Amino acid sequence: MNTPSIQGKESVLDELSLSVRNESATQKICPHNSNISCASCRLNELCLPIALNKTEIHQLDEIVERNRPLKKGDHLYRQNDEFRSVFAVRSGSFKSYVLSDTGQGRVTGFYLPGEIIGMDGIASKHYSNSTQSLEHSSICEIPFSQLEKLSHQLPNLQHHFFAIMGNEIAKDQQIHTLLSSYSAEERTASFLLGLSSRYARVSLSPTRFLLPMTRSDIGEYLGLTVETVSRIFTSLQKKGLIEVNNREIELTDLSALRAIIGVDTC
Amino acid sequence: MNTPSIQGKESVLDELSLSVRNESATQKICPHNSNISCASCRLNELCLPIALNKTEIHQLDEIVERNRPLKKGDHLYRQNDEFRSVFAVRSGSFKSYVLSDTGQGRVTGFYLPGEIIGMDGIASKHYSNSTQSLEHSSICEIPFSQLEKLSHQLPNLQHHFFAIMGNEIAKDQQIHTLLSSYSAEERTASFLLGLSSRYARVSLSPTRFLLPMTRSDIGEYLGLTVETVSRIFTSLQKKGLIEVNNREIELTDLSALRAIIGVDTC
DNA sequence: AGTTATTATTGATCTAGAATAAGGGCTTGC
DNA sequence: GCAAGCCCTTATTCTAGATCAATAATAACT
Repeated sequence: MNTPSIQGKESVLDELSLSVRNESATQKICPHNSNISCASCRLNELCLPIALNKTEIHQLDEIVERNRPLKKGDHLYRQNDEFRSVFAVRSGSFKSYVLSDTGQGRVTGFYLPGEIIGMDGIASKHYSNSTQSLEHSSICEIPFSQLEKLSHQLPNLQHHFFAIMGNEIAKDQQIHTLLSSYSAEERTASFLLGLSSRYARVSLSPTRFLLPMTRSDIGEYLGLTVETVSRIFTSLQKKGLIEVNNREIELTDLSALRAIIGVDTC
Repeated sequence: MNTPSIQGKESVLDELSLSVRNESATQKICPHNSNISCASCRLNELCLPIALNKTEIHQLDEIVERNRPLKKGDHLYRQNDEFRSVFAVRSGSFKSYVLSDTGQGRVTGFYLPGEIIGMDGIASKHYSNSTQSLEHSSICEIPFSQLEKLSHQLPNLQHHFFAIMGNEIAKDQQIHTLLSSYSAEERTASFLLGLSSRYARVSLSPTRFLLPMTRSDIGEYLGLTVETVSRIFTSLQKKGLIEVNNREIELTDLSALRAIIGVDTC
């Protein structure tokens, strides 16, 4: 490896590595520490409390259960578990996946701080996938029946939760298009740009971050094999669009990446 | 063609063709005729009014706009139009699609009677795709701001609309898995079985129906080319699992079709 | 009814990405 | 500190499905 390692568990964080180690960075924004209210959470402008006033946030706060942090690999819930709650990521990251008949999993989504997990279970009352922590993470659990009750009292919350679900639907349909007509390189570029803007949303660098997931996870998510993902990474690096070192990634030419997926770069 | 044509526009419908011509059949269930209330609509047990009592249905009825029927090819809305309403299919069928940069469209969804269209626009306030009628169809338009207001008054309606959106999310994630890991034959089998159960839902034959969409539409939806879809149809027919004549299709061996996608056939 | 445009089928070739194989670097646990 | 697993990369071969091409069948238009 020709750049200094930033993987050391207890390494002292300098300016550079701080901007890269997303887990630590999200800790700053929204600690694993459970003694935090929605009102004081740094994510409250992106998460469920958005558009709520102080009184309303307090009411939401009452129904949120702040569970103890999850270790890497811990499950939030498993496929077919009874649906009880949706979850807001406070720090860390998660992946959802289903097990195919052949035993191997297929990743259906990744979740970063401020994002909502578990809405696939609302209709059938059972989760349709399993969801697992990708690193040391913390979560806010929102019992759905109480969220419904509160939404009924707070039109703002109802409106916003409709919007969150609508957003999930729009996002899923974009992925549908991605998978049904884009090449491996286009899918990968789109994936990286998607992560970029999601990190930007939580005030992290949009051009330098650590991938919380394996190449295999990315492949399963994008309908590609590990080998192809690895090859595309190498090839994008050779073209000078990205810089990769294991999980560390830098997007060195955003507009060229956008050009790959056919977005006008103005 | 070696089976009697059932495509004749004004042909007198006999027992057989009645069960096959879905457009006409759905007319019986829920006519193009606009003078019908939710209370009397044959779809009210599957559509928005589900779980509402008589008074509540009447309230919903007040906000529903029953537009004049759409001809084949008519647009319900276009990509980037301002989001104002969601729509319930009363009869006929629709497809949603986005135009890729290369000009060719990619189909993101098909909608049959009793299904809800347009939820992708809720978050961004603009429709993220265009939606077009595939045949002579009729629609109920539900202005979203009024639906929100009414949902606030009727907990049942709020609950049910959360469920409808949750169902859309779960369905989209299933398609994600389908596209990222299934073969052309598996995708096609899954698509046919999906249509089958959706027709069954509106009391039409689950084994004999007319495809409202072209092979090309199916291909765009499943991430395949027209040629591949056509070849898979031919091959499934040779294996005796289906019987195809142009748009007319019969699923002659449901359990074998299920076996293709790895579902235990009990 | 006859013409044109769209839709569907079938065959022949080509290619993007899968599968297979194999080695090396990290991480984890004893 | 060493061993056992992962995880990632790279090279080689192979194949499912795309692309190209041509024709036939249907539907739509005048």
